[in-house]
Amino acid sequence: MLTVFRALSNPARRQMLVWLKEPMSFPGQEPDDVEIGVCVTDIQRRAGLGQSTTSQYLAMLRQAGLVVATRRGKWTYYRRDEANIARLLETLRDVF
Amino acid sequence: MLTVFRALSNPARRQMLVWLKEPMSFPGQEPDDVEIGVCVTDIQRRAGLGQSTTSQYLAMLRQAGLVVATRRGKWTYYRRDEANIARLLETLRDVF
DNA sequence: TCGTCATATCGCGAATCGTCAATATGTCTC
DNA sequence: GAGACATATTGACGATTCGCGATATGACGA
Repeated sequence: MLTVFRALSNPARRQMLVWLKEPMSFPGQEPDDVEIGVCVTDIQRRAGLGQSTTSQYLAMLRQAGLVVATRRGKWTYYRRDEANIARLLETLRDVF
Repeated sequence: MLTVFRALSNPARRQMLVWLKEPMSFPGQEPDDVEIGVCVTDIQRRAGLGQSTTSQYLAMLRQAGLVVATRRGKWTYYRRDEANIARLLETLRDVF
């Protein structure tokens, strides 16, 4: 729970999570890739952040259980962990 | 929205918000005071933090729209802003 | 096995946060 | 008005975070 709030306390990371709701909104994204997610470089371009920063931020979102990473070849694709996000929202409602 | 996440990214502040769900759980709290909230000193004692820290943290929660402050005499009473909290939870569900 | 590309990790300075003690403000009582 | 008390504000300082560039790792193709 602590990791979730820490991850979401940064605007860029919140933004990434929202962007990933619409993988097709990333330029060049193929319909076949929607299931697996969006690669780091595409997210980086959109965020306007450095490569290392983007990689770290995505790692934080992953540790918080908000996204899932899948390595395929030299690319790492990130997508939302919808089931876990829904669970977290319910917990939020219960706790607060 | 930014202020909300920043406020909740701290465990002590999250704790305060949860504690305020049960004003009567604070020692010495009178039934008549439940409506108006809990005073800073009582919250401070429970949190085990310094007086200035407690005051600042409550101010942050207030700026985030999570609690409401009422000054009565030399005391300031804090209580949850339930209506706004409910609204925020709905927004959360929409955005994430 | 090289070189290249995508991503991850490391090391850093600048900015912000966490927390406190000291001090200021406001309110009540005498 | 002078204390005494509750709270707010300020100043300080170590700890953490932000974001970067440099470098390491891992995968692919020639």
